[in-house]
Amino acid sequence: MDLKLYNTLSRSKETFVPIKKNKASIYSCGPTVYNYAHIGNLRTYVFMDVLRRILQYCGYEVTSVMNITDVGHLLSDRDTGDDKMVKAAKEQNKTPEEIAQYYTSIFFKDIERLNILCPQFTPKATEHIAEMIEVVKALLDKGFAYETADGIYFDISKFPNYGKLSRANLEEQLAGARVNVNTGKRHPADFALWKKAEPNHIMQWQSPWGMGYPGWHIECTAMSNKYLGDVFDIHTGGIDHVPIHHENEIAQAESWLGKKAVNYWMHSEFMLVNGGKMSKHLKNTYTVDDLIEKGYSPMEFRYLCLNVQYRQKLNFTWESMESAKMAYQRLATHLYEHKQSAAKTDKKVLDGFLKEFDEAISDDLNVPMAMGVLWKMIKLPASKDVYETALVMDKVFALDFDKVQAAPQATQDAPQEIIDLANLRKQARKDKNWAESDRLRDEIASKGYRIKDTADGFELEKS
RNA sequence: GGCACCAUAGCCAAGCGGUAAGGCAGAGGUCUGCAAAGCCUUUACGCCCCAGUUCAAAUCUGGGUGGUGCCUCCA
Repeated sequence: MDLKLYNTLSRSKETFVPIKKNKASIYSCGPTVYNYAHIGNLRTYVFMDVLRRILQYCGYEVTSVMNITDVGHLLSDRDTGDDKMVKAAKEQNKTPEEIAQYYTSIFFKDIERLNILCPQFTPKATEHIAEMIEVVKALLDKGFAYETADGIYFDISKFPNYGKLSRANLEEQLAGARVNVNTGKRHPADFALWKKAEPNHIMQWQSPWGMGYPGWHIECTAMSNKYLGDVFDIHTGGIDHVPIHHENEIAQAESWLGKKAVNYWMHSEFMLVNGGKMSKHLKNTYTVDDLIEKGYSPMEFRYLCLNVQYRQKLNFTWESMESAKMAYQRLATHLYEHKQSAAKTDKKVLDGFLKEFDEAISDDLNVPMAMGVLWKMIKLPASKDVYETALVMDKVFALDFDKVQAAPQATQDAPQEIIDLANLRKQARKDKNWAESDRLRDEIASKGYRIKDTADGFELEKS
């Protein structure tokens, strides 16, 4: 199967050609663990996951790496301001290690709930300081970097291709940029590889340039190289990383290695809320727990993400979240019916759907279209074969199709009080006492449950 | 101000040269004591506007208009 992927570098879809036959290596920019991951962040990891699953579906043996940034991410890319970890630690009166540990564990819990396969390697920046120092030393030796009073900087004038990923015109971009006299940088876009620490800085390590801490970009180069080698297949991240972080990564990695390090750069678009930007100020940076609190499951959110192609902005609204919830639940109901059926379906028909599915996902991860194929397929008469085929598709969707169960689960979980009322109503209906049965339905509703009459009794649903 | 991306029904969205996928919501029907769920049917004579290329355009080109993002931190 020909897999086409959109490469930000060429701004076009390219046929994926792996470095090693039947193998694929992916490096994904992971979280800076100074806060909870919001649903916008998570969308990017769902994308990372879908990419990995599609590669696996296509038969590739995937090695994936995602960094955990627990030092070095400055508040400003102009190389000024505090380190994010240090700032969060100060604000919460904890050590950076405590901050990192806390948010890292929450992050892993979140991605697990969203069925995002954990990458095989999730290296922490603080555990790879030595590797980073080696890269910085090499860049200094080769003349791509220089030392100033406050750190080591990459000299972008030594890298003529600087800007090739974002296609930004440096001169125009920086025309209005403020010049920071303190850093002693030769060019405003030169970026920090290493920062010298003030004596009281709470995160610092010994280096050839005294005590200090790494710049943000260097970790990705050092760690991707350690775990994936000089050249690897795919580098993913949020689209916001194109202009600075990934541009810098390319500059330092290619200068250091003397060759191209990454073949395919893939970036996922942002999530919007009500058509606008997510921001803490607008209080719309929801977390998975926020969704759960509002009655939406992680799988329903994953379904929502799968409904939009990764290079399109995803407009999150509560209406669309509700829509995803309804759709996902119905999907599960349908699948359960298929699962229970012993009937057969012509294999040719199923193979036809599977072919459509393959074409969709191999066209730059067109998961929304693949989802459309699934919906068409489940409209077939109930059959176990349809269910089995859906399970094949679920290798990519990862929507827990293997766990679908009968809808009335809530009936068994309902408190005894509700069950008793429901039984009273059952009797009233038997007696054709409609006034009483309607009254009991209202009472059950007022206690948070919806009752449905069935042939042999009732079903309860939490409302 | 500079740059980029986008504009498809009430909402979320596929399609990217051959005559509008899918989901949600809505409407009608069926079922039900009445409901709910399910099921069936239905919902854009048109894809922001105006020109142009073409036998053929939502899809290509040019010009508008509008939105979002980046150039400060962001997935």
